[in-house]
Amino acid sequence: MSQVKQPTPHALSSLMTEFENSCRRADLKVTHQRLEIYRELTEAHDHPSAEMLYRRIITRLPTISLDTVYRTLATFEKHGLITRVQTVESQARFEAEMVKHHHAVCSKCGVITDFTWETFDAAQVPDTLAVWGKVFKRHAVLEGICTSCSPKV
Amino acid sequence: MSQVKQPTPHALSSLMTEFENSCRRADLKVTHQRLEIYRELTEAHDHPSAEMLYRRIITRLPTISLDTVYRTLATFEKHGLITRVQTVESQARFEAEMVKHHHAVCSKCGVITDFTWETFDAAQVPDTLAVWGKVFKRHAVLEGICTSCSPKV
DNA sequence: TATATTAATAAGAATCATTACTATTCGTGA
DNA sequence: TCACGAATAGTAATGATTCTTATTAATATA
Repeated sequence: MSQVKQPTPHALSSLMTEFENSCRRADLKVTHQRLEIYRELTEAHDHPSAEMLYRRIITRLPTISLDTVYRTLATFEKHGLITRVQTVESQARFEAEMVKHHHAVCSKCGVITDFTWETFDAAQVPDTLAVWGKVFKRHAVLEGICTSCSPKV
Repeated sequence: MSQVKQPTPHALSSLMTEFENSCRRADLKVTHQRLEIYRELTEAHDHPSAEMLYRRIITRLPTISLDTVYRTLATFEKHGLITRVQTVESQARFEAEMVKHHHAVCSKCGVITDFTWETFDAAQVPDTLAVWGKVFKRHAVLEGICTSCSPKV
């Protein structure tokens, strides 16, 4: 029931050509591994982990290494070809603050700042989500550059 | 500039008493380690990791082990005394979908579902954030129970 | 088309965050 | 004060990710 539609089988080949062009533009060599990883990720609708992708791809490329999957995903992400699903970072962070609040993360220094946002807390979630299930919690993560990291005027 | 105010030094002791009561209510023994970990986290305003807390606490409790910090934080979280800063999970997840969208996570099965939310994308962020810096990206994470995990009626 | 250049890969070791194991210590109720 | 079980320290183990290095392969060019 995802609101974001998936490519039709027919659209996939043109997506792959587009991908190859993106690679060339970015000076990335078009390798089997990269094609397979990108294709697998495009066809997957379950936000797979590197490990999950690896297990799926190895059936077609038996010699591919897990490291290649990790490295390739990082490369794709750097070039804006794919997205890493929003996580603050691998290390878990904690807080004793129990008042409902949200987080602004500075992409330069990584500092996480709390802020409250009543409008968001009260906003109605999209109707389409009613089919999905019952929403209990909501959390907003903003990303940007904090004042102390901004180039001084 | 955080919008969520911190406890005044004066309020801290009552906070600690409150904490001890919470522990007793939850059948958690009130140990030095737990008190120190909770106090350190209450005084910290930087969303520390377990490792960071450990390094701070070891100066006062030289024999505390890192494992205790991890275990205690998990215990506190389970009893709702602290919060783990929103991350989907420790394993990074990826997606090729480049259309702007958000995520609904089912807390039972863990499945991540994409959805679009134009109202949120267009909503004005709180004025107070202007002081913080420039916001480039925003992302909403909803948590709930998806239909297939809901008890059948 | 063959070749040189250089990026990309495979394999496995290393690292980092986190969790598990086990003997010992300590908080708490009787 | 004592006995009990929960909590802890110390260390080993695990899981995810990254690094190292020798090898392979994509691409530009002759």
